[in-house]
Amino acid sequence: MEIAKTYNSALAERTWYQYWLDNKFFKSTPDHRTPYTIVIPPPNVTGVLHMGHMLNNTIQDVLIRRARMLGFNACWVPGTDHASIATEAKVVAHLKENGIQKSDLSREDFLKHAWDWKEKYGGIILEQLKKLGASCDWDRTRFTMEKDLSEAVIDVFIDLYNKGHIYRGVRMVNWDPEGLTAVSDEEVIHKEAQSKLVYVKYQIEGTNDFITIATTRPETIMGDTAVCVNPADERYTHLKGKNVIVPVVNRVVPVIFDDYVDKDFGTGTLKVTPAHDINDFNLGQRHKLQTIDVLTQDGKISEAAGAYVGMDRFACRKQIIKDLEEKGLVSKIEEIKNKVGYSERTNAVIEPRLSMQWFLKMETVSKPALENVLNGEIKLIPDKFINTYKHWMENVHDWCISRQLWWGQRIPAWYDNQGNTVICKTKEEAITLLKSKNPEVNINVVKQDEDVLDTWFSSWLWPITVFDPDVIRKGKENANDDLKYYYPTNDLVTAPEILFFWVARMAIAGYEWMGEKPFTNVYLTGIVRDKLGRKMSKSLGNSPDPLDLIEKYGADGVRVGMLLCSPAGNDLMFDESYCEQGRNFANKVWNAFRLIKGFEVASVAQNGVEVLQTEAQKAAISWFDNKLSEQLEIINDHYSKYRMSDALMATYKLVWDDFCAWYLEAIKPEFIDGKAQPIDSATFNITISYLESLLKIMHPWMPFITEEIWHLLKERDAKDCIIVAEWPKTKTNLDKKKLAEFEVSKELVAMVRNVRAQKQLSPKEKLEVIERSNATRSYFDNTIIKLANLSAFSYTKEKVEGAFSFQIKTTEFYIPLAINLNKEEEIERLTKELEYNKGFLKSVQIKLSNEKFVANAKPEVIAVERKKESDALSKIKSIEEQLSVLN
RNA sequence: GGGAGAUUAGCUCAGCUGGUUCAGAGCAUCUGCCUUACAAGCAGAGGGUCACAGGUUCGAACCCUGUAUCUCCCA
Repeated sequence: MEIAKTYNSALAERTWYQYWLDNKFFKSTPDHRTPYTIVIPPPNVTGVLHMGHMLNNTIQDVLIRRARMLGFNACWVPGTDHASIATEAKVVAHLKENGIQKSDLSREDFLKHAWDWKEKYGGIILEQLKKLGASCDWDRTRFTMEKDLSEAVIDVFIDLYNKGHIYRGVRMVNWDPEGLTAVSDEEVIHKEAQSKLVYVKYQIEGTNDFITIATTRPETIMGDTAVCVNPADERYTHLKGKNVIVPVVNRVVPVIFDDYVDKDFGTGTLKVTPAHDINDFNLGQRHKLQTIDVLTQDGKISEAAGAYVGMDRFACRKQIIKDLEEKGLVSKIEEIKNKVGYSERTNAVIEPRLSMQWFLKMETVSKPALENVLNGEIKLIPDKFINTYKHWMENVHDWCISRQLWWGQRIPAWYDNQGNTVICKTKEEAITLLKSKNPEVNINVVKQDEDVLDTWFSSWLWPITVFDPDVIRKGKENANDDLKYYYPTNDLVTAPEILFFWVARMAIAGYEWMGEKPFTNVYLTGIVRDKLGRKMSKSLGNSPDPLDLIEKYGADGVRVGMLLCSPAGNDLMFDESYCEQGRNFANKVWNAFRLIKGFEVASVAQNGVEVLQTEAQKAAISWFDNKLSEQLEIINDHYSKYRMSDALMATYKLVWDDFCAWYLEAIKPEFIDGKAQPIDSATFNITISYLESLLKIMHPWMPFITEEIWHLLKERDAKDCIIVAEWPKTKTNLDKKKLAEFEVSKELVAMVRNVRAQKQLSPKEKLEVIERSNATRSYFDNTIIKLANLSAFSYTKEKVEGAFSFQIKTTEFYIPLAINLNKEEEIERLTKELEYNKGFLKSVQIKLSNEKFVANAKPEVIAVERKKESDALSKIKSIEEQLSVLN
């Protein structure tokens, strides 16, 4: 059979993914085994795969595949999030393109469009995940807005309301004037902006004096209902009891005194606009000020302003500055840097706005979620996030859970025409409940709240409702078998950006309704950035399309590339060259397979002469046997600490360096007369088994190529797939001495190769090496002969003159060379080495002659220093001998 | 403004309780090789004042104090 020289990823990926699906290897149902569960962070239903997803899901897939091989009942639950604001924004934009305004549609019609949109684009991202190799149990795919899950959300709202945790009130919210909805604190992104700090003069009533107020928001002047100064500020004590006149609208407002004002910022005076700033709102509450809302919900100047009505807020800002300047009321304008909040979804500048919203009181419900992270019941990886988490949870604000949108779960609050409110599931129930308050009530006057719930108010239930959406109603004692078996899940892999949005809230929900954590480990990935450190984004155009990368480098190559550069919790500077490295690795593995597959196995029956295992092969096998086990132990340890890139790098080196560069080179049969010699069956079989072990270890990272080779290696039963193969075991009795001994042998081989390079000798030319020692042979001699291409490797007790010499540790080696050594060059080389060793010896001796060191240092440390000293001394002696011969 | 973290080779990062596993890895670079598994490769080599300044210690990349720069979170 002809095997291609390079690995063809596309074909293998198609074949094996389908094969895994057909054989239901991803499927999980409760059984006697221990479960290992991951729920996917549900991507937006209409989203497309980006690099962040790639990273996230590759890590999850690595974890789930390894768990499967370790014998756990591995279950990875996929699904999508309805993402109310993001999806609604997309639908609105789409309708707009077709000349339809959302405002022209009824709620029902709009939702029809939205569902159509979801049907059309929903789940594309899940198909993309399959290309990556994600081994999710697709039969379990969930969507946060499917009927059952939505019902659970309503159950939760009612439950929390009944427990007294939910209230409705007028509060200052983060208003998105483009999305026309309130958004939570977490959905506001604060960015540094260059702003104008305008110094505006307000006349003091009944005088010709002015006080100057610094503001970045002059367009809200019409909403000013006071001017505030710090009571400790002596510059303004004379204003006690005075009023000032607000420019533009000529409103007379009081001067109030409050500690809140920073004396050193601007002029130390503050215009108070309770409708448009949270701090001003608080001041307004304290000082019983009037609240004048001068902006409309879409960010224009409102009727209430009495001036500039209908003008956009930013246009008005410019205009008002101009007008005030003309009136001579601007004393100066400063450029300052401040933070401006932007909507995460629409990127509109957030407007603090007073509105009636629903809130969840966080104080009580969030307690267990904090405690159990602090006590280690839930682990954050890396743990540096615990501090951040703690800080947030201790200062948690009530959660604004209502959104002025249609796409989402509608709030189950019902109102009559007399100001009564009830919370329940259906209109019928509502009428019954309202009857007790208002006997006149009838179906025509009962109206449901127009708002829907925040998306996170449904996704915080994800680890529960994907298994049993009815559990909220039934109570946890009556959970179904799935939930009982899979909950709590094991690992959650997500981005630190949503630690509070999602992770903290899932923890809250877990304790609230299951009385138990939703997951044990939270692995926080970094943000994928480009190599300049910029966040990858569509607008910057710096994000490669993951599917293009997969096409170019293969899914395995991309997976390896992603994880090579992803330390836990740190952002990763992604560069395509990592994928190239991943692809090259896959190709290396492919070629190792080609080599092994190409071996001709000796058969006694065929040629009558038994081919025996050589000493070189025997030694190499015994070394690799230990090496494999040693490295597997290290890899397992990295996994246990969630050090993914370390685990991958250890795997990479085990395969490339230890297996390919050393082991295969050592056991590879020689060519005689241009013909490859056959290999004995013992060496062949064990080599196959090593390759199988390595394929297993590589499988979580590179599922496709490993499955492909697994099957090309042997005829196998239909179900004998690497995806369900058993993870290799480590030896209990590692031969550390042999491992150490081979390290020295490697050094010797490298030295010989180095000599060849230096003396420009062909690798084909056989050399002789003589070791100066009392020994007569050692274990790896024949392996060394093979690897370094030696004609002989012998021992002598005497110094060999006229040969090239070098040292490893304290042992001297000689290579007799046919060509003459350049005497000057040798002297120079040896002199340099001598200098170095003398310097080294000196530093060690200084240390040893230091009484305090000898008195204080641990005995082991001192012993080590003494060994260094004696080694250096013998090395110096030997170099000096060599030099004396040359001279 | 408050908090958290970082700064080690050209790049991305390891480096645990201070001491031979201590200055390391991968990539990149340079030199030589198309050596019948692999040029997506092989062999070899070079490259760091561990951000800066002090301090503690017999001994500091590691502990302490400042300084600088960067990143993130919160207001």
